[in-house]
Amino acid sequence: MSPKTKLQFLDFLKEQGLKWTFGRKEVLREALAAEGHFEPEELAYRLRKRGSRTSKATVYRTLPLLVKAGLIKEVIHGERHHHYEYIHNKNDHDHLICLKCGKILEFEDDSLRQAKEKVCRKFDFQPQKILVEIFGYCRTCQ
Amino acid sequence: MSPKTKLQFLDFLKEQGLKWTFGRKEVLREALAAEGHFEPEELAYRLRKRGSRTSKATVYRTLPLLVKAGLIKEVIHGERHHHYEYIHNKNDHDHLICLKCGKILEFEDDSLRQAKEKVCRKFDFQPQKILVEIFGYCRTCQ
DNA sequence: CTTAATGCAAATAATTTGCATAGTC
DNA sequence: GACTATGCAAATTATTTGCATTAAG
Repeated sequence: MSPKTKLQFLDFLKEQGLKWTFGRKEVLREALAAEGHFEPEELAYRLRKRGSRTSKATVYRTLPLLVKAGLIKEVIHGERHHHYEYIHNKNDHDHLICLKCGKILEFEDDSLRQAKEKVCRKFDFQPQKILVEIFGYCRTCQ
Repeated sequence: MSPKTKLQFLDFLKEQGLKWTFGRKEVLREALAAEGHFEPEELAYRLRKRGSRTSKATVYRTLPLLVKAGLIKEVIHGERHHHYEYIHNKNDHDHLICLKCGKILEFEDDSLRQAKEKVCRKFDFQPQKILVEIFGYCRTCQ
């Protein structure tokens, strides 16, 4: 993992009076290793498979810390389990989710970004997390 | 409930070869009676309290039918339980959700609507459900 | 009458928690 | 050493399902 990312987490932990432990290191590494989205169960499974002693409970306890630290974020709501993804330095993006093939297409769009901002200004709302998810059929599945 | 709404459900049931039963009638009525959002548990509780023999299982089995029939829709994703709301003839709207006081503000915004359409056109995506939910702090809670 | 719907309780799925023990600061 | 984090298994929460019974077409 990039040293910058690790430092960001270390800073966060120190700031919160939390400890830099083996389990947290493992979860962080695995979360960053996942290209794109991942789910807690899946991450725990990968750890177990690699022989790590880090437990599912630790995974579930650590992921919210990574969210608070600003390293990952929750995405693809509306399903029964959580999805997360690493926050690259990539710009803010949203998701097109195909209901048939399950493919998830990330996209960026400026007019959408502007519209979000405009809405928040209009209602004097201080956004913390803005969720735009479009479920439907992709080009090939229509 | 408005006769039009009921007819819409009757038509849907006939079309699918499903039956117009007591339980379904009860769930439909209660779903429409709810002003704004409601949750399955809450709806089941209200039925039970009113002395209805309609069970929680029936509630959980009926709500997806109402969704398919186009009478209600899922909203406020990203929590552990489902939220639904009746689809008024109201225009398409989205939600601002305050993380402090929990208040949910419905809003409509044209530039947002246009941006959604534009994105779908741009990626040749046929939308089925578009989710825009803004979590943050409302004017009074900031 | 035939088949689908219901109630109930048991099963699942995902996540959370209590507690004794091990690991950090 | 003091206090936090972890693993494990049990508890919780929301939802789903199997099955015998009841009700709709």
